[in-house]
Amino acid sequence: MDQTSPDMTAAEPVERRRLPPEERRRQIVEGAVTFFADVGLDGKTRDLAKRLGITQSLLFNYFATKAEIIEAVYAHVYIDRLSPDWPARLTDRTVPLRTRMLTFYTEYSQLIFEYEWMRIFMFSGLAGAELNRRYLHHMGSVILHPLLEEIRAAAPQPVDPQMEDIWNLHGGIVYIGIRRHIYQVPTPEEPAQAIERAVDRFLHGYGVT
Amino acid sequence: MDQTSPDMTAAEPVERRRLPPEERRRQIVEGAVTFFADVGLDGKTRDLAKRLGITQSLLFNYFATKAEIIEAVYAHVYIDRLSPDWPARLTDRTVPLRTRMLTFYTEYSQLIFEYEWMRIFMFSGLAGAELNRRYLHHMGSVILHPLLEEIRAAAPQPVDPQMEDIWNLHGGIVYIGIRRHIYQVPTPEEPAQAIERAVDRFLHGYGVT
DNA sequence: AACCCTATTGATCGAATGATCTATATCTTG
DNA sequence: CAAGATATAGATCATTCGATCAATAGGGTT
Repeated sequence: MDQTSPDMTAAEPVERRRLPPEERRRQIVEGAVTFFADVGLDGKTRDLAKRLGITQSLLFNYFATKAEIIEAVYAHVYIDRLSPDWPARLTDRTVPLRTRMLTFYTEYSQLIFEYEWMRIFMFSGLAGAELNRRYLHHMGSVILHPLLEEIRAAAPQPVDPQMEDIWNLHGGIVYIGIRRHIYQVPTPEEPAQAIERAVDRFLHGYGVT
Repeated sequence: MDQTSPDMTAAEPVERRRLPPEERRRQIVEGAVTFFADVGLDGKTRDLAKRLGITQSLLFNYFATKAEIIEAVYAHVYIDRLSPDWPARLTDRTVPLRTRMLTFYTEYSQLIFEYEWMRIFMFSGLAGAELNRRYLHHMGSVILHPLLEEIRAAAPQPVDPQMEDIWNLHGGIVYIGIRRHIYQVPTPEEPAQAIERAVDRFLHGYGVT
């Protein structure tokens, strides 16, 4: 089928040999991120090496196995990219809930609408990786569930939001990134407005202004 | 990485040899659908054959190439599965808009929440297949854009819904299937209630009851 | 029951794959 | 500037891949 051609462009044009190991390793990981984001986790080590302008055997001087490269890719893409103060800021009731949600989703969308992030997350999800389950569980318990309580607290009359309602809001926003980077159809280049309307519509459903 | 083990269960336990070609071909295609849905479009023909209980070479008696098998998989999963009367029923103003939308998404979700449908659609999307762009374009022009007009018509006061708003509704619902079949996290087994709440919240935003 | 058509198998090919190993050449150090 | 350390390249191995082809055997027909 029409797999994306792996050798479209060598990322680094002219390659200086004999880099210090630290730097070479970093270069490999960063190249591997975009490479595997492009072609999937079944991408071939020879194609990765070609894109990096190095030999395939050199890869195995820095990583014992291909799976180890992919581990490094996961780490580079996902570790420490969830801002640790989001939970606190989302529950800071000195700020209007609408403002909190908008700033959160504005920042969060900058993360997940990134090409590499979205595609590698989807590839690993399809491969059945535990990573995705952990991530979504974390998202639910640390972000979305607190958000549910905030909605309950901010509503003028008693409301009974469900976690599925929050997931619906969340999924509607994430879906913009899926359309853009997975299905590769046109989307608003700046999703801020769509996000704002989605959040407003959502909050309006609970009487929150 | 932890690719799903390809040879977990042979789908057909005892295999009668020498099937009529029609039937064998059908069996191969149906087996290929679940096989490629499980392991991805890079699944190996030997593993597919093993799951079917036939030899790998037999596959190439019915399909000239592996890509041809995948073409047949696409055809079997996507052709004629969009109900052709959805557009008409969605715009039938003798029926309340809420009812129209609920019946549509109830039926539509039965399609897209299917394991094979969701996963193969995602695999092909990541592979850059034209299929997905065509499908989403079709969905936008035949379903979602008419739906936008229906909302405008049903609203008691003038409203200005955007296509992105409709995509947001749509994506929020589709995301249930993505969580279930791609990320493989728990979701409500019966999404009807979540869908109903999402549609109601959406319509409420435009003053439609 | 014998025959023949052909669905199916088993062996195999050439290319591609992840990984290994030795030779080379570059940078640093004294 | 010489020499040692080591980052890198090139050749190669054992598998595995999609695909081919001749040999085999199932089952309908007479």
